Amino acid sequence: MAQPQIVNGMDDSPRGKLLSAAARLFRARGFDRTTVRDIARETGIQSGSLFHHFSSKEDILFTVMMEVIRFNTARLQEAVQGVADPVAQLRGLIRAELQSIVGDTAEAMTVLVYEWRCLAAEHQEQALAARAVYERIWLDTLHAVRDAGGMRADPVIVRRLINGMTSWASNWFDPAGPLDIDGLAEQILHRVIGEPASP
Amino acid sequence: MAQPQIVNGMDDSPRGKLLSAAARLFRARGFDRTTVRDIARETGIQSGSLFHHFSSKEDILFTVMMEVIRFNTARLQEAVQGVADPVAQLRGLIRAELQSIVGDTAEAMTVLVYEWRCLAAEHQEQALAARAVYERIWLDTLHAVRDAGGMRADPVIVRRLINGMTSWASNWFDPAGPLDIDGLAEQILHRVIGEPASP
Amino acid sequence: MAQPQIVNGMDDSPRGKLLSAAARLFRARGFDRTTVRDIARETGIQSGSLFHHFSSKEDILFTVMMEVIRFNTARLQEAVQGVADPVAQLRGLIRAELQSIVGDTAEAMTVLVYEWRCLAAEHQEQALAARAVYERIWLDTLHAVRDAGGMRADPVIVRRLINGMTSWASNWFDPAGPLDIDGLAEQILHRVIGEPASP
Amino acid sequence: MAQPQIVNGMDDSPRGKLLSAAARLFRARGFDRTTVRDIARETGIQSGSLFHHFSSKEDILFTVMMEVIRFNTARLQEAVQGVADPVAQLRGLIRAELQSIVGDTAEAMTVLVYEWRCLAAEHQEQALAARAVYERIWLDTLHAVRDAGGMRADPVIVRRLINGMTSWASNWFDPAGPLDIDGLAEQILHRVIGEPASP
DNA sequence: AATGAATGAGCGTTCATTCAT
DNA sequence: GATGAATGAACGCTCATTCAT
Repeated sequence: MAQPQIVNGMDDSPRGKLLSAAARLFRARGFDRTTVRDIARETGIQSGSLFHHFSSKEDILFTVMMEVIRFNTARLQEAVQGVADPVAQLRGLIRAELQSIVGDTAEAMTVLVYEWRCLAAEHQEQALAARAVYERIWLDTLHAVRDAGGMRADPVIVRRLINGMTSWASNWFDPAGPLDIDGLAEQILHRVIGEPASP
Repeated sequence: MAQPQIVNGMDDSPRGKLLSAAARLFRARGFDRTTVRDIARETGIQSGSLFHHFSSKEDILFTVMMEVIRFNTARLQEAVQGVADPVAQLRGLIRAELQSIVGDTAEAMTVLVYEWRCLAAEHQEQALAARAVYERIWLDTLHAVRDAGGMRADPVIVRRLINGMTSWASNWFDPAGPLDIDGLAEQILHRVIGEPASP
Repeated sequence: MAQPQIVNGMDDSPRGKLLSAAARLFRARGFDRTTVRDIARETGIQSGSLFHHFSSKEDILFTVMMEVIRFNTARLQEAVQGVADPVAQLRGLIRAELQSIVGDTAEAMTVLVYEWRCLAAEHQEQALAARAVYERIWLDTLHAVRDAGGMRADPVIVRRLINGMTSWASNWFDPAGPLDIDGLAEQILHRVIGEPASP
Repeated sequence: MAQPQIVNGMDDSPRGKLLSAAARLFRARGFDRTTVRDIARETGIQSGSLFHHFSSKEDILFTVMMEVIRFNTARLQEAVQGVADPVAQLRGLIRAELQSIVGDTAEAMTVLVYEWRCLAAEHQEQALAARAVYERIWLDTLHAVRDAGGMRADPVIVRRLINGMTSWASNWFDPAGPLDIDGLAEQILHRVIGEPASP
């Protein structure tokens, strides 16, 4: 049922297992309804041992969020690297973001959206700074698409609409359903650059 | 700062004041981080008295959600009633949903999305049933738009993409900014039926 | 075994019973080794109920200390009021302080000395300010004794020596032993003004 | 700032450094508020290694106390050895005890007084037995003073009053202040044998 | 001897809920 | 209806101690 977590820090070490279990539980129950005993039990350790790896429950949340932001920023960068055509870049970004949200990092990404306010204020700031790098990539590509005549709308607004479409997919998208991630990406792309003329 | 709550049940009665305060607090802090004492204090009663009006804290959440679903379903119905043109209907629905999400019922709508998992299972079922009526209106209109040739995509998918765009607006839309609700609605409409040829 | 606590706030109310029990336990085991469950059990309430009366365990300690400081300051004032002879005043002060330390407020006074560092910094400040009133009375009387020729030593030093003698009594004085409080007071007085010529 | 610890066992060995650090920390924070990790960190070892030197945290406390009792008993013996005049002996004892309490062994002596109840019962017994040797020296000298006509009061009571005056000095005496240890010793001596006639 | 991850009982505190008044 | 003291289970977290390496 759970997607395997492929984020770098979530390996087989106790710390990695803790992060994976936490991401899964935070998503399933929410941060506040997940107890440190739950996380420890899932990881096969005692609750006190958890605090050898993280200074607090909130620190686990912060680490999950930072890891997933960094991992997906790297994925975004790979998606545009070496791609010349702005529309092809945009397609790559949409696919990458969907992959984040409904694919391999689905749990951590959902946590990022839904448990944001459980982060301490100073951690919010740090996460926001990391997130800004991610958004920069999007805006650069969207500007390129517009400059190339692929769309007329304001890139900032368009980014937000795309973000809504991709984020919301976590609420309904079924990877086992008839529509796969690339198909959904194409649908979203059409909302931005219009549908191609029918065959 | 807080939007006035105009949902029917949120009137000047103790019960109504309790619901308004709860919606505001649930949005600001989350359900789990809002205590019944917080809600009672904001309403000017003692925490014990709250249980004369609601059987539990979760019951307050459920009531907030049901009220906002019903209120906005009625708003949706008004938006399509007597409108013949499917595209005009769709514009009305988008405006109505945006009004729900970033306008007068913003708090309760945000709670509906973010605190869903705090609902007891049987309450989730009831709320889902009420929500189905709401979604029926959307799908009927989207089918009409497609049948009239206004778009080619699958209405079910399109509805989900629209829902994402409108819901996400709660995270960024600023009613005091340069873009008003109708302007944003137009942007979203263009994602569905394409942009008009430029002037 | 336990001395009855006669400090004003330590009455039959839940709050008063809590303070008495806390003073007794803090003395017997120390603040850190006394749990809130211990205090609650002794008072016949549940541990959670304790926090309706005090905001924290440390708040109980602070309250015990402030009550005993104020109570014994009042006792000191009574001891000198209307007494003209400085030596008689001094005798009254010594008796009063001994009464505090080994008599009716023995537990709270011992706690005041031994658990001082368990007070939060801002509470230490407040307690110190209250204590200053107490010490003022002592110094006024000791100055009077010196000015009247009753002793030659520095009143500040003498006060500290007396304070040591009285405080230390909590470690050895047995009210059931051959020496009563007044007898001990006389011994201490002689350390200050010298022993009378033998009969 | 910290006085150098000169007690025999507190040398440069890991064990000695552990004892010194423990004495300092126990005084500064109290036994219960000092963690074995604190002690280990100050000594430059890991917390687990501490248990190669002491069987428990309480064992460290016990060792600190026993070392300081033995060290200061030896100092007391030196102070009276070869001194014929009982008053001179008494002066030596007072100076020696003050040196213990506010001088080179200040930290361990304060711990001895304030953390007594943190000792296990059987360790209290052993420490009490060692302390009895110390007190014997005091009583022998005080009896000699009385027999020589230097005072009239009961030696047992006088010892307790002196003990109070010296112990309490840890709360106020400032070695950098105008009064030095010998000056304070003289003040205490005068409380016992009376002040000399003024010049 | 030294390490440091792991333990697990126990801590102070919170808070939805109850109920006598 | 309203009160507010009381409940008690559950929480995040601490820390002396153990032990495989």
